[in-house]
Amino acid sequence: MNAPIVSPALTKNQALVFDALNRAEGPMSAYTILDKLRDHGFRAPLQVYRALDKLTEFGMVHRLESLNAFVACAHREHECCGGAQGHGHGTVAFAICESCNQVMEFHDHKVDHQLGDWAKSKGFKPSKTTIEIRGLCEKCAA
Amino acid sequence: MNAPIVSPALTKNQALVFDALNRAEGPMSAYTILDKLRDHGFRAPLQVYRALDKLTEFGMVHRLESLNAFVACAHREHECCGGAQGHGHGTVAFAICESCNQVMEFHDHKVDHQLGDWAKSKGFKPSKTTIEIRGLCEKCAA
DNA sequence: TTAGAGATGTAATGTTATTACATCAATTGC
DNA sequence: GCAATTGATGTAATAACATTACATCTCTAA
Repeated sequence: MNAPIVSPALTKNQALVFDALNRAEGPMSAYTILDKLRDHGFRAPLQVYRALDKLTEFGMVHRLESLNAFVACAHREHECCGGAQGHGHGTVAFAICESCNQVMEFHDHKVDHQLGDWAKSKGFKPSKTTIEIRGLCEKCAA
Repeated sequence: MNAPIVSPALTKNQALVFDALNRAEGPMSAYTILDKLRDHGFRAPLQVYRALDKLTEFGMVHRLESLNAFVACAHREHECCGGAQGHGHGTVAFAICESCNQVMEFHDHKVDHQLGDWAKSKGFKPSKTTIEIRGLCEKCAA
C-alpha cells in the first residue's frame, strides 16, 4: 500500500492522535498530544511522533513549522487541485493568529504557480513548501 | 533608538554572531554558532539567542523555521521594495537544498501581493510571513 | 512455519529554546 | 556629582521538542 488518495485505514495509535487533533480546534504540540492520550495508554513521545509522521504522509495532518505544532487538515476531500502531496491539494498555506491561536488553512493557486515558476526558472526541484502567515485574525485585530 | 533603516552599530556579541553567520555560507543552528564562538568567550546559549533576536529584528539575519537555523540576510541594502521588516525588503522566501544545504534567498512581488490580498480579504493582519521551499537545487537534482 | 515487513513499547539521549537571577556599563535627570 | 533607569551581559538551571537504539509483537506471503 503506498500513497493512498483516500484516507487509509489507520492504526490504533494513528486514529487516537488524529482524533485528538480533530477535537482540538487548534494546533497542538507533540507533547500536548502525548498528555491528552496518557489515559489511552500513551507513555512515550515516540508513539506520538510515529503516528504524526504517518498522518502527515497521508496528508491528514500538517506540521506548522513556525510553531513546532500540528493541526488536522482542514480541507474537505476531493476539493480542488490534486497535488503531489496526496489527499487532494497542492501546497497549503496557513494564517496563524498570535492572539487566539486560531489557524486558517487555505490554498492559493496563484501563489502556488508563482513559486513553481520561480523554482522552474532556477532549476530547483521542490519537495515540500511551507507558507505560514503569523499575525492577528479579524476578531483579534479589532 | 528604534527600528533603524540602516545597519545599526552592533554590540560585541551581535557582531561576533553576525560575522560567524556571514562566514558560514549556509544556515547554522544557535548551538553550532555557540560552538564556533567558544574561543571568543561565548559560554551559554542565551548569548547567541540574544544576539540572534536583535539581528533578526534589524533584518540582518533570518530564521529558517523548517530548519531551526539561521542565515545572514543575502539582500544588498537598498534593493527593491522597502517593507515593514526594515532593512529594505518585504517578505523574503527561501529555497533550501536538502542535499547540499545551500539556501537561496529571494523576493517575489507577486507572491507577496497575492498573500497580502488574501489577508486583506479575510481581515487578517500579518506580522511575519514565512515562505520556505525544501527540495533539491539545480546541481543536486541533476 | 517461517521469513519479512510494519507497528508497538520503553528507555535513554540529543537538540533547541527559555526562565530566573545577578552584574555591569552608559545615559538621563536632578 | 549621583541616584535612577535602561540595555547589554554572564551564568545556571530548566523546559520544550525530537530522535536513536533496541526489544517485541502481529500479520501475511512464500
